[in-house]
Amino acid sequence: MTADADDQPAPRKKTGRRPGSADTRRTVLEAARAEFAARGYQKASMRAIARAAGVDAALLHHYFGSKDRLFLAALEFPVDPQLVVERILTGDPDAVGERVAGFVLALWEEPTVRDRLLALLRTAAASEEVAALMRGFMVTELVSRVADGLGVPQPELRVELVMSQILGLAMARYVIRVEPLASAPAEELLPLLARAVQTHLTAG
Amino acid sequence: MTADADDQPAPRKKTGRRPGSADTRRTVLEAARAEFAARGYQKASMRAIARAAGVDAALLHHYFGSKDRLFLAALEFPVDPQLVVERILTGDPDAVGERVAGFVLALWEEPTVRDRLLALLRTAAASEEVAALMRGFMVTELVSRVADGLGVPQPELRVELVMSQILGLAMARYVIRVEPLASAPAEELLPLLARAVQTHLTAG
DNA sequence: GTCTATATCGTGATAGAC
DNA sequence: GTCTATCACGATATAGAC
Repeated sequence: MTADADDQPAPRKKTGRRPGSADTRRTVLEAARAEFAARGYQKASMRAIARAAGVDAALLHHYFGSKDRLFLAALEFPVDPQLVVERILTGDPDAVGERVAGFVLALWEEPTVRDRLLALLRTAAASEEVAALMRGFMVTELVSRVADGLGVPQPELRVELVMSQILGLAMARYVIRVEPLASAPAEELLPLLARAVQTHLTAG
Repeated sequence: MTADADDQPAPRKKTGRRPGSADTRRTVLEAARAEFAARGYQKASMRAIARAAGVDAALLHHYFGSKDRLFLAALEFPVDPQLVVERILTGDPDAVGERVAGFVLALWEEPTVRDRLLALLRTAAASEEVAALMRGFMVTELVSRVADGLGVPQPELRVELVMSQILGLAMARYVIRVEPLASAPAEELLPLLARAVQTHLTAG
């Protein structure tokens, strides 16, 4: 769920003409991420992804076999949740909300990560299978680990309320795009999100 | 956006055999709500709705003309937002979070309302048009009205953070269905949601 | 490797018989 | 009013030429 299985280790030019040669795979994956992020799994068509990548639609099947497999390949999670959880739990307990908010907001500022998360979010809303994937990831990778490190009652419920706040922020800011929230800089949101997270996790 | 345009005022039997006679319209709308709620606009098919309602697919077009119009008919918002906002803003300012949480949780407990909101949420995640509808509704019906009644700095941002918490709670509880949040009774969530809302709206 | 052409399917919508 | 039959379209996926 973490490693990237790319072929060419050397980072070659990523934009420009595509002279029938190599590293189209990376280009296809980027185009796929953008399409899946913008439209969700179902509305994103293989043809449109191929068009955006500047290649033929049949190539996508040649590389990835099916639309499902391309979706999974485009979504490889770019961070190790275990490390993140450890880094968030160590330090002043009164600043855990700030660490969570800082990490989350920084994550969503990264364009390619944002695309992956948006694709996941949009698709989970419409697909029971992807929703189940997300549910499993949340509970085994996040909830159980964070809940163990908190010394409060009902830790699972608290962690899930934090996740719900984060999910909803993503929905309102990046999917619904309601103003002024959508255009507010991350630094302005950080203390507000941090306070909400801290309240959920450690308040009375 | 509020009134219901049903024909037969007499509430006849709503389940049972369908002997080719009347009030199929209501049955179709209920089936449509369930399908749109479960799958979102795009994945819900007219044929599946017709099958669930026990009628022919052509009848749906005969009644509603198009899938869009059926979707809109199935979504008629069941409450008057202006009244809700007024009721929430009157009273002890320190209990506004509790009033918001109580109203929201009660709303989602109502099965037919839940279906409408789920259909809206699922579809907004995948459709830019529906997302724009939701954005417009939020800002003109909710944000502007509530923000005027608060005596705090950055009232719009605060209200939108509250909406994001509510959106995310719906996502986590009803779409992702992560436990224990999904099965927690509303009474257990009420104080937790109320505290978060209150913090967003009135904290330092 | 890359493309053209096509098979197969499910969709929304319509026409028209009864 | 309700059904059968069908149209037009766009999708994924595949076969096969170059």
